[in-house]
Formats: sequence, C-alpha cells, structure tokens
Amino acid sequence: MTKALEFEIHHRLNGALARTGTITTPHGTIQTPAFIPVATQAALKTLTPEQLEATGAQAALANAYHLFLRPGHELIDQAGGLGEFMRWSKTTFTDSGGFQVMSLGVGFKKVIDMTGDGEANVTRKKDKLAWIDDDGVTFKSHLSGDTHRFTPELSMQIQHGIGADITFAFDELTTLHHDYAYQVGSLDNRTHPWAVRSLAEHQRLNEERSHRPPQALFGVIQGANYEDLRRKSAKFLGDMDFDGYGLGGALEKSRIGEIVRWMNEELPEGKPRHMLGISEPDDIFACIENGADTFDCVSPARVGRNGALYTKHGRVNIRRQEFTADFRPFDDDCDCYTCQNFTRAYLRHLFQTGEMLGKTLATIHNIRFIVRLVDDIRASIANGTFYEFKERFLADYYAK
RNA sequence: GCAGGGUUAGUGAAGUGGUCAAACACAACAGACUGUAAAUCUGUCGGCAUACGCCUUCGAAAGUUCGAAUCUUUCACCCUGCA
Repeated sequence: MTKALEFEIHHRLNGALARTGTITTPHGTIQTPAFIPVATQAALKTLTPEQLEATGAQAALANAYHLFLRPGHELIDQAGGLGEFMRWSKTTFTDSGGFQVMSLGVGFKKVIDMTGDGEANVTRKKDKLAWIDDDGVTFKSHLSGDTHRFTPELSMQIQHGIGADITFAFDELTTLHHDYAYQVGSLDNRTHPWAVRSLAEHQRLNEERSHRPPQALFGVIQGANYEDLRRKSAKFLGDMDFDGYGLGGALEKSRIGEIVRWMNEELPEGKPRHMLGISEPDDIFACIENGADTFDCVSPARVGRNGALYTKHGRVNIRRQEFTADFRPFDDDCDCYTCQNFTRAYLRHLFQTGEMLGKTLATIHNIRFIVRLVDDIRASIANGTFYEFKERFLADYYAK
C-alpha cells in the first residue's frame, strides 16, 4: 500500500456514535473497536511476542520518550524499525512522549517529613524535572538526570526513527487542577500550534524517508472537562490533514462518555479515534458508545503484575488467603492460556513466592480479558445487541 | 569444673532504670494501581475495642526500686575459650 492508513466503517450503532470498522496500516489490519496493549520500552513487560499475540492483541503501543532515552531512536532505525527490533509483525503505535516528559514536571517523590507535630509524615513532595514553554519542553531524564529538550519537531523525528505505523502529535499534558484560563492557553499556545508543527514535520519526514513504509499521524485533542474547549480543539484538529485522532487526558471519569461525545461530534467521521490511556470496563463501554475506536492502557498489565486479575465480577487480588487451596481455574469463562491451564491455588503460590511466571500468567489473563471484552463489544455492535451486552456485563462486573 | 557471652512479639534483630506493647527487616494479612520513573506503593501486624483506652508480655522464679525488657540472686537451656 502507498497510504499510511486506511479506515473503513462497517457497522454503526443506532442512536449513538459507536461504530465497527478496520484500520489498515503497512503491517496489518485492526478490527475496531480494539484494545491496544502497551509495550512502552519495545516489550510488553513479562511477555514474549508470541504470548502477546496469543492474547488476541492486534497491535502494540510503545513510547517515544522511553525509547529516545534507551536505546535511542537511531538505533531502532538501524534495526529496521520498531516492529523488526522487537519482533512484532503486526501494527505498531508510538505515543509522542509529551505525556511522559510533562509528567516529570508534576512528578512526585516520596519524602519523609519529620517536622510538624513530631510525627513522621510520609508525603509525596513535588520533584520538578520538566519546564514547559510555548516552543517545547525542557526536562531532565528520570534515568540519568541529563537535560534534554523536546519540541514537536524532535518528537516526530524520534517517532519516525522508531518507525511505528501510527504516531501521535506532541501535545501538552494538562491536569484537572489546571483552570479554564490555563486550558485555553494550553490549547491556543501549545497543543494546537504544536499539532501544526508536528504535522508539517511528519509530512516532511514521510517524504524524506520514502525508503520506509509511510507512517500515520494522529492529532491529539485536549480541553479537559470543558465542552467548548473540547469541541473547539476537535474542530481545529479535525480540519487538519491528520490520519486519525487521539483523545487526550485530563477528564473526569464520571463524565467520560459525554466528553468523548463532544469531541467525536466535531471530528470527521471517516477517521479513526484513539482513546489514550483507558481500560476500565465502564470507561471502555462509555467511550465506544460515544465513538472511540481504539484504546491503549498500561493498567491490565501493571495491575496483573501486582497480583490483581480481572474477572466478570470485577478485579480480584490473587494473593487472597481464600485461594490457597482453590483448584479451580481463575475465571472459568476465560479462554486465555492461564485459565485453560492453571489453578487459583497455583497462581496464588506463584505470587506468594515471587515467581516471575505468576506475573506472566496474570498479564496474559488480564490482557486477554480486556482484548476479548472489546472484541465482544465489537460483535455486539455488529449484531445489534450492544445495549443488552453493556447492561449485562457492567451489572456483573460492578456487582457488590 | 573454671572464665566469658547469650535467651526480646511468627522469624531475624534493636533496645541496658521511666517518653516501651517494645525500633527495624522479613514473613503474614488487606488494599491501591487508567497515553508505565510501577516485579511498585499504602495500611495492619501481642489480646480485646470503630475509637478514647484497658489487659497480658521481653527464658523461669524471687528480689531491689515510686517505677524493670533494662539492676541483683537462684534455676533452665545455648555458645565460646581453658581444663
């Protein structure tokens, strides 16, 4: 193919923005909606590519910030690109690194405070490592303390070096404590101008690097919880020549569906929309219902590594004493490798003893659980049972 | 037999007259984790009580003292030198 990305819509849900479709990139086709697991440093922690593929994952998302620091985007370019480097033949994404770099600016460090009323207070003190201006972000590496500077241009150069099929524009991380005036300034002075610069650099790099498969670029919409800002941002970016859109952070969980709807009512229908950093079942339903096509999130993997496994009745901590002699599969409805082969007692034992296999098996289960949930939602949109499925699933999952 | 050292909560280990139900670590128990500074973090951890607090503890017994895990005596067990 000569195009970086093609998006086709197959089914639409009556009365809502939800749709099913396919995203095709030079490395394959993704049936949407889809959950995209996160392989931040060109690896999904604890899994081999074969194990990841067996979960049904159709793509993986890595991070420009982490790969810039180690091993460096030039090295990945030399290796033949991200997919070749990590031996993942399907579609790849990279996040721009903006979120990571700017989160250093609001990062927290554990501090023990012995002042005050004489009691030791363990607090989390701000440990600022990033400074933002309208041109870019200066930051210190969390690894070495070296100072670096990211601009939209450099982020695109890094992402082209890494060579993922789908890349994201460099945007500003805002948080909920930023007020309306700050959010306006963030859009007008940074996220939007940076989107223009990201797109220009991206187009230049796609031409310059015509020996490589063409890459796609998604613009990232911000605007926090403000309807006018979300619509304005979606309109502004929607008029630009992006291949798709990222729906970005700083939103109130309880209003997530509504906020996603504002954006998607303004965006061009024929381009895919990626919800950044979301994986809780209630959020996934809300976002898909309101027109999101793909999701990524570290949570299923991280939470799994820390011993919490998804079940149809909610998250459960596998280390609980009650599983000591429980020889049933973890979730008897689950078709994953872990549930097909191992008992709760064994999984608990692996976590109690700190065996690495426990983390692997829990990660396999959790990734499969969310991938399959989104696959099931896709099927329910196609056959018209979305609302029944949603109601049934969420009632079970969040039942006390 | 002589001389010296030791015995603290599930385990290891601080603590040598009051601020000690007793640091710290591990184990155990419970919880958190949403564009990964996360194989991380938080809480509980003698008994009863939501809590204020009350009760029983620092090998055993008997003492000294207003007050003992901390000092004295005897006993038990363990370790190290010399015989």
